Amino acid sequence: MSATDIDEEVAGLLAKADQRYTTGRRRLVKALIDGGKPLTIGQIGEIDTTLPQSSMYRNLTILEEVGAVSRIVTSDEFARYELAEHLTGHHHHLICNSCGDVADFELDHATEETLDAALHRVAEASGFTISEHRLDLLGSCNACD
Amino acid sequence: MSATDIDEEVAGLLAKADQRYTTGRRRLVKALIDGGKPLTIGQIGEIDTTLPQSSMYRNLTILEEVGAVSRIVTSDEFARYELAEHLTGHHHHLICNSCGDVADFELDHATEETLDAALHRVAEASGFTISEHRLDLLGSCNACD
DNA sequence: AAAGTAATGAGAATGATTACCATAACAAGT
DNA sequence: ACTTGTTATGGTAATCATTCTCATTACTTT
Repeated sequence: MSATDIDEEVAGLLAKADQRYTTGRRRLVKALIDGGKPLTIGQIGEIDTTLPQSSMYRNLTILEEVGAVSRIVTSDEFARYELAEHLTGHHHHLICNSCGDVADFELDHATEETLDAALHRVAEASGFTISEHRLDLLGSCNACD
Repeated sequence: MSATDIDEEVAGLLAKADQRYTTGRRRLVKALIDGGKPLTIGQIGEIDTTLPQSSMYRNLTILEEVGAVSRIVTSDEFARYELAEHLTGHHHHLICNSCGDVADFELDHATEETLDAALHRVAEASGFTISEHRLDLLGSCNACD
């Protein structure tokens, strides 16, 4: 999905929730696209230095409520934000235990399906209603080891 | 693994790190065993009302450093603690989006192996060194839907 | 252009977690 | 048992990411 497509998609999501697609929100989305991986508030602030912290927090929350962004918590003290999966495709995360950096990866189709089937069996058996699954790989990234 | 076995195992881990297995730490481990699922500081405090908050935090951190406990962060504002996987066996989490509760589940062997193989391929391809993987199911628990 | 509504941003408030530190418990040697 | 040195405890204060507040600014619509 191109940057323009994403932009339109986000615009639609905001509109549906009676929210404006303001300059600050556009810049936020752009930063997330450019970043290409889940970013902390600090990292977003480095990419776009015009964004005030309080506005970043507020608008990321709104973008999350609207379904355009998802907030991910790893193990360190910072939350990270990335575009929602329906904009970027289903994927998972490589989380580096030493520098905290997070990168995306995808699983091959076959494995993803096997996994999904197994998860549905588990959910069925325990009366749990699945909304999504989350798979992370923890370890040490290229730069760190 | 029985409660006594776990206790001995934890004792060994602490000893190896020149740490004492004090009463407070024993009570903490007991609470985690009794809880049977990842617990927040608040929940541990309810199970064992003699444990002061600051000691819970400090000792859980030590137990984590020693490898007896693992700290898990979901999406809500509270961290949760459970016994490390080598004491309880490899497992995953059902995370309820409405009440925040976390339960354990296991994947069948075959799926787990398929997954593991796929993850190693991914790690190989990206120069990432795996230390572990983490799989969560998000949705709504029995009690909530 | 005016009026009404929503968004902004600087700073204050919140709250889970951590750090401090005086006291208590423990271990080893005498 | 008694010192002495060392580690653990627990109440309280400090930290810091995140959230809230609110006066100002930017839209939108009539």
